[in-house]
Amino acid sequence: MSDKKDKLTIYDISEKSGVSIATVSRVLNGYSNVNEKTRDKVLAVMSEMGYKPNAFARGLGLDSMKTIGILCADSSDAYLAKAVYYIEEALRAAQYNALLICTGYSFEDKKNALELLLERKVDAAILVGSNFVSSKASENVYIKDAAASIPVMLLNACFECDNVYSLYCNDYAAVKAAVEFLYTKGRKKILYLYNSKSYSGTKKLNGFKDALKEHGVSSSTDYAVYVQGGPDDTDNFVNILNNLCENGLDFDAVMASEDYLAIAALKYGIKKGMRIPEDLAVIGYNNSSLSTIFEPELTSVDNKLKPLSEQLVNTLLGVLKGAEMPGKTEYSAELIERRTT
Amino acid sequence: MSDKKDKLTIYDISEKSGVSIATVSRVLNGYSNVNEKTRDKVLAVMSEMGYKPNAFARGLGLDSMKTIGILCADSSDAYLAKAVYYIEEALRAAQYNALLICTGYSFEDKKNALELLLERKVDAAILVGSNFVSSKASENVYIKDAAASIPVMLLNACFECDNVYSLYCNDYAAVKAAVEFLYTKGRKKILYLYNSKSYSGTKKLNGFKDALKEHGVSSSTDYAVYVQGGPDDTDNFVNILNNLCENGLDFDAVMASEDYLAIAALKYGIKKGMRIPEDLAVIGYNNSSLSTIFEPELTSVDNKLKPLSEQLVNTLLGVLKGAEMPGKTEYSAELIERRTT
DNA sequence: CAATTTTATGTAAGTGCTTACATAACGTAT
DNA sequence: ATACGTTATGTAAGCACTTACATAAAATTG
Repeated sequence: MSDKKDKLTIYDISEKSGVSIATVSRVLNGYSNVNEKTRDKVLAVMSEMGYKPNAFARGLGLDSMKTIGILCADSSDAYLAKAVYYIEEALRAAQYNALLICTGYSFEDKKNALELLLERKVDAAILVGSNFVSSKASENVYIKDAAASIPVMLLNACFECDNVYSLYCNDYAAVKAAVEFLYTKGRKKILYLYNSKSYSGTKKLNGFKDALKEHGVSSSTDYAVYVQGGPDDTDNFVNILNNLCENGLDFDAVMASEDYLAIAALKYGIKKGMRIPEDLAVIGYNNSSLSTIFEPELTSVDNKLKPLSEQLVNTLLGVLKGAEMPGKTEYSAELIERRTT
Repeated sequence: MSDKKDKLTIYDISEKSGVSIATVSRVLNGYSNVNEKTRDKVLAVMSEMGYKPNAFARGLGLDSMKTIGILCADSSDAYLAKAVYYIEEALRAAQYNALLICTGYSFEDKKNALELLLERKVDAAILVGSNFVSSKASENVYIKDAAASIPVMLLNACFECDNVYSLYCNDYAAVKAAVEFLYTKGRKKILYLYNSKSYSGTKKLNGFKDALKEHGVSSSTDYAVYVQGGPDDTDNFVNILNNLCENGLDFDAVMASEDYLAIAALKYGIKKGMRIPEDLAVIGYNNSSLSTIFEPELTSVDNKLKPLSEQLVNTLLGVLKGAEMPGKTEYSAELIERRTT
C-alpha cells in the first residue's frame, strides 16, 4: 500500500505526527501515560507510513528482544518436533519468539549452541529432550555456565542447579511399571531396547533392571540392548534384532525407550511373521504420533509431553517476571494400552 | 573461569589492552588492517576477560544479525521438520542462525509471522512447504510484500516474483506418473486423497485428473477426495475412508498427496483385513521417514527434500552475496517402489 | 633524504530506540 | 485566585557497537 521506503524511524513518525520521539516511543511500548488522542494520531501515522520499529535498537535499549532460545538435538525426531511445536506456540502466545538451534547429539555441539544463544542475548534457553543432561556430571557444566546468565529450562530431563528449571516425568517408575505390566501379561523374556545414556536414559534402564530383579532375573544385562541411531535408523535396529535372534537370544516382548525403537521391533516381528502381541508384545515410550498411525497401534508410555511443554512455558514466564518458581516439576507417566500388548 | 561480570563492553577491552575501541571493533570483525601483535593482544584480553559482544549493538551498527527466518506451518509434520533440519544445519554451517516460527495453516497467521520476521530484521525468509503459496493469487500478496525488503525462499512451492526464489519438484508430472504406474499394475479404481489446496496441491490434483482422463475416466471428481487434517489426524482419515466405502465407493488403490495420508489408507486397509497390495495398493508422497519405518514399507514419491533444501541454502547464500541466482529451480521427483504396490 | 604511498590506529559521529528528568498544562481543593 | 497534585509531553543522555575520516607511523620510491 504505502511507501515502501525502508528506513523509517521514530523520528519520521515524530515529525509527521507533531509529537516528540519520546511520545512515539511510549505509544510503541503501550504505556498508559499518553493522551488517547495523541496515541490514536501516532498509531494512525505509523500505519499510514508503514512504520516498523527496529528490533536491534529496541533490543539495545531494553536489553531484551523477547526471544527465547530453543535447543533441540534433532528437529526431525517426531517427538522432539512436537515438543518444539507446543513450546513455540505457547511462547508466541506470550509475545515471545523462538530462536531454534538443532544441535545434534554431541555435547561439544550442544555447548557451542548454548553459547551462541547467550551471545544472541536470548531471554532464556529451553533444552528440549532428555539428551541434554548426561549421566556424566562433567558433561553438564555447560548448563550451569549458561544458567549463570539466563534461566535454563529442561524438558524431560533433570539437573539440579540454581536458575535451571526441570520438567519431566518419573521415567524410572514408568519403565518399571511397564515391564511389570508385561509380566502380568505372561511374558517371560523381556528385551529392553534403548539408545541413550543420558541421565534420564539411565533412570529408565534402572527401572527395567529393577523390574527384572524383582522377578528373579539378576543378570539383566543380556536383555538390555543398547543400540545407536535415531528415528531414521529403523532398518539398522531391525537388523540388530535379527542378529540377536540368530545368536540365540530369545524374547517374547520388547520394552523400548523410544517409540521409534518400538516401531522397529514391531517391524522386525511382522517381517518374521510373528503374531502381535501373541508372539511378540511391544511397548514404546513417549506415546508419540508414531504410536497410533499404524495398525497394530502401539502400546506406549505417555510421558505427558503437551502438559509438560505448556507448564514449562508457564514456569518460564513466571521466572521472567521475577516470580519464584519450582526448580523441579515431576509428572507421572501413564501407560496407554493398545494393540501390541 | 574468569569474571562472570556480564556487562563487559568494547570499552573495557579497549582500556585493558591499551588500544582504541575502533581497533577492538576491527579485531571483532576480523578486518585485515590490524597489526598482528595488536590483534593477538586484543584477542588475548577478550578471552581472558570472557568478553562477548552485544548482538543488539552489532545488529544496530551492521543492520544485520546474520539470522534467517524460517516459517513452517507445523514443525511436528515429520516431513517439514526434516526440511527444517536440513536447512538449519546448512545455515549454521554458513554462520547463520535460524529464527523459527511455526505458523499454522491460516494465511492470516502466515502473513503475521512473515511481518514479524521483517521486524526482527532477518536477512532473509525461508518458507518451508507448499502450503505457503495458495492457488488463490490474492492470498500470496504477503510474499510479494516481504520480498520488497528481503529475499524470500520457497521450498516445495513456486511463486514468480522479483526477489523470491522457488525450489520445488515437478509435482504435476510426479503424481501423474505415479497414477500411471498404478494402472500398469492393473489397478482399476484409484482414489486420490489430498488435504491441501495450495498451488502445488492443485498441481498434484491436476496430475491425478489428467492421468485418469488419459485412461478414459472423465468424472474424476468422485475419486479425488479432499480431507482436512494434519499428520496427527490418522484416525480421522481412516474414518473418512470407511464412510466412503460404506457409501458404496469402491477402490483398489490410493494415491495420497502426503505420506501420512497414505499411511492412513494403509491402516484402513489392514484394519479391514485387506491384503496389501493385492486388495489395496497405496502410494504416498514425500518419501519421508514414515514410508520405511513400518511393514509393509510404503511406495512413495521422492521429491528430493535433502538436495532441494541444500540447494535452497546455496541459492540463498548466493543471493545474500549479491550474486545473480535463478528464481526457479525444478527437480524431478522419483517414484520409489516398495511393498505397497 | 625528501616525497609519496601504505599501514595502523584513534576520534567522533552515527545507528534507532528507551527512559530519567524536566517542564508545561490542566484540574481541583483551599 | 493560590497552591498543589495529576497527567501529558519534551529534552537529552544513554545503550554497545560500526565506520568515515583524520592522523601518525612505517615502508617504499626516486
